[in-house]
Amino acid sequence: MHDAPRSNSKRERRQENEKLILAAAEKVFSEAGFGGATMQLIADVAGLPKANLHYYFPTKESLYRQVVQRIFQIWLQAADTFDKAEGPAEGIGAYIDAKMEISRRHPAGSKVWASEVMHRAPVIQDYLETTLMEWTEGRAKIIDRWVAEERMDAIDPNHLLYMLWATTQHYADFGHQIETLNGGSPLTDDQWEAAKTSVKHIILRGIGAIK
Amino acid sequence: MHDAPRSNSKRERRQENEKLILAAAEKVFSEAGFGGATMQLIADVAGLPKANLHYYFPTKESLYRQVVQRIFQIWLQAADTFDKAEGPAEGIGAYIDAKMEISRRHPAGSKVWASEVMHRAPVIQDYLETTLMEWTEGRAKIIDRWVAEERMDAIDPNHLLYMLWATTQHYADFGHQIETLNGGSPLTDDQWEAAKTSVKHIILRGIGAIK
DNA sequence: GTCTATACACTGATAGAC
DNA sequence: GTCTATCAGTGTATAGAC
Repeated sequence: MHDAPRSNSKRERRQENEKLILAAAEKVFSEAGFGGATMQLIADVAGLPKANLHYYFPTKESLYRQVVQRIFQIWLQAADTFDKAEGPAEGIGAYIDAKMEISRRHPAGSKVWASEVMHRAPVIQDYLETTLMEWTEGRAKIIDRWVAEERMDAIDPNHLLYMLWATTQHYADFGHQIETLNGGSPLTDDQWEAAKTSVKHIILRGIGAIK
Repeated sequence: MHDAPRSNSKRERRQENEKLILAAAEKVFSEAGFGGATMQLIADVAGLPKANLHYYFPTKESLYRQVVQRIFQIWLQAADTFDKAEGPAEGIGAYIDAKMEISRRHPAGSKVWASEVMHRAPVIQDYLETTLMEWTEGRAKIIDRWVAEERMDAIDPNHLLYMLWATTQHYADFGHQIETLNGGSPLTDDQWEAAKTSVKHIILRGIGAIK
């Protein structure tokens, strides 16, 4: 499996192993939950002895915390589309596209985040109260401005944001249910496009950003 | 705590205890996940010795399975509004109201379901493939008929249903995040009404069911 | 830095007195 | 039916050889 030629530099070796462990951990945490995941299984998936995990990450929780942080960063980057946009149709449309693409490419990360929040965010509550709170308030102001400029209906910004998060992340978090209802097959490229189109149509039309 | 006068009948006693255990289990499973939940903690919450749980429910998994089934039944009942409705605005509007109310009253149940599906439904996959599949196909036909009758836009029924589930259940599954962004307080009655209004406005207008 | 062996705590489940 | 005591198995984490 992992017999590609490895770098000799200690620093690079460390980075490689950490990346390997984080990828394995994201997968295992997403499939089994924090409590159900075991360091042994993560080690097996990463192709390393269990003790090495404790060398790179002192505890199970510290490893978990880094996994959650990574996803949060990815989502924050998708927010750029929001700020640069000239109006709601463009900005929110691009945000939906970006979040849907993340659901498709990083479903495991999305699940880990969902699980963490569902369990009352025991590990990343500080992020919710600081970074996420500030981000949300900033985006709410933009939406309020669009409303004031009569470029969309008078919608409560927070409930609109919740709907955007809920709808896009549903395709990752409940991907297994969607796959089952799709006859047991993952969504094809065309079906993903149809999903994006449906979501954008309903929401952009629903807030009065397009006709 | 649980010192209310107990019925003497064995059958009633059994029902009482099972109900007590199921309520405690729903709470603990929702807060800790299947792997993180312990029979000891469920017993403590229920106010019973741990061994009694194994008397009523032979294994941890059998107890968990019953918890998941209960939530599923509650959701199925909310579907009645869909069938009896005369058109999309009425039917889908009532469905949103019903699902939002369930999110408010049974957040723990919703979380247990979400967690189960996120982990690829190891315990209730059969339900997804039979009951849920049939339910979805039936509702999709109703939506297709409404589209054919030009009472709403030509929306893909499945993606519309996913959006309905995602949006309404988000208020239960991500309730902690919403509470945090609400300044640490649970949504008030008025805020719940505002949530319902926003969701109905966006979706009903988004699918062209109202002006 | 890596890995084997192991310490120590805890979990699900059960036996058996009441 | 109820509950105490306990077992066998597994989990996280670490000590120490290499």
